[in-house]
Amino acid sequence: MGELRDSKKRETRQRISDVATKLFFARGFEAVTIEEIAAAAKVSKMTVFNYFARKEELFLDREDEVKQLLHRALAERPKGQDPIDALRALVDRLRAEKHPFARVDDQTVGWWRIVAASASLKARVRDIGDEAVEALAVELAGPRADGLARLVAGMIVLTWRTAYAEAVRVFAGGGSARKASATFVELIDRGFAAVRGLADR
Amino acid sequence: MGELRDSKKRETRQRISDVATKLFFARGFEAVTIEEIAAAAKVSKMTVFNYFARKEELFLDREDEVKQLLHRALAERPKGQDPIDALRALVDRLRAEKHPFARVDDQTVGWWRIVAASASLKARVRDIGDEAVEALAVELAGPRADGLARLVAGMIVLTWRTAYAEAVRVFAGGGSARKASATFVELIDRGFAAVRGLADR
DNA sequence: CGAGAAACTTGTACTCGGTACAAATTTTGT
DNA sequence: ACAAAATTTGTACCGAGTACAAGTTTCTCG
Repeated sequence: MGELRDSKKRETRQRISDVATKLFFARGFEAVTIEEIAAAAKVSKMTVFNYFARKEELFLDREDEVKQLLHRALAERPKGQDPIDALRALVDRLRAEKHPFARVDDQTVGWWRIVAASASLKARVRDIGDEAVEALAVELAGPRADGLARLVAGMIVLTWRTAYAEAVRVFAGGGSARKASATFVELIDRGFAAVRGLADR
Repeated sequence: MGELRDSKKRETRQRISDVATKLFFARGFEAVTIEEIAAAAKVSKMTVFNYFARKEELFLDREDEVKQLLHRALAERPKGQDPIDALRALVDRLRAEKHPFARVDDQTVGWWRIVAASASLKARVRDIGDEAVEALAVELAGPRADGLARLVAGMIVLTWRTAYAEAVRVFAGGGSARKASATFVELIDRGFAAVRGLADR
């Protein structure tokens, strides 16, 4: 029932992605062309576009994971738990698991440096954030989410993004991983506290 | 001293901008090419790029105004006034002046519809917002702005953006201008209240 | 197994935003 | 009126992304 075909596709997709990642790390995002990636992956340019609709997806392939994590943290939270507490717990869980969304080390900073150097990657990251906001608003308030729900969702994502960016800044500026981590947690707590005040009433 | 040259330049720039705006309103942003704009303005494609570095600038030419307004509101505020109070006062001032950044009517909604229909325009709007956040953080905390300052600045801009977007949504969904305006103000007040809680301590 | 259908890949040719650069034109100061 | 400076233009180019038809591989089913 399409075993071989499927495995070949997965393999091809993975090969393209790997090759692209390696090239991007070596020379930056803008400096690598799709044609180069195609050649290095022994595939045609068209095939690259078959698997990845835009160039940015070759570097940002964890798009859905963001929404998944937020969704599951809320859906599977203990009965009666405040949504913001559930997200705060998610932060701790991801830190414990050394998940890249809640951790700053040489690898993630290297990754982030490449994003920061490319306008189109930065734009795409913001885009993913906006999608997460919308999804989160729906998660929090149902399909008829209102402005307040969107503001709450926006602040949660903003807090996460800002805390992460600040941790990267600290780490890249020579701070220890411990210090970067402390910065991350402190900003998360501050931001989430503000959101709690907003959601009440 | 270059009178004629300067006035010609201003005239040309204005003509290109006007022609582009008209075309964008008629057919949307993506559907209009730079070459068309150049032809309609009786100028070469290269000249268009001489005046506007990217296509998006042809539609979003109030970039600096955002930063200007924020800067002046803070710089010229009464001595001892809280920065957030100063920005809250700016909102009222802009509303009184019917400034498009704080007002929703047929014209501004038409303008937003075009932005919303174009991925690259939306990206550019977010970009401008991010620049405003950075500028605001510096404004609030000086050139050595820290994570908290950036979080505060981010929340202020997010609140404004969300309140505006929500007002547009209400208005475009058939709500009266009065109702849209009330939505705008309510979200601004909620968001700013949360920011006040964040900034203290 | 073999043949035709379905799925995937490829080449080609194209559009559009944007850049490089040198030639042509216009404006300016003298 | 003339040379220098600033502006505009044409031409040629690059890279992302699309359209489409033709080629190749894999699957399905008799």
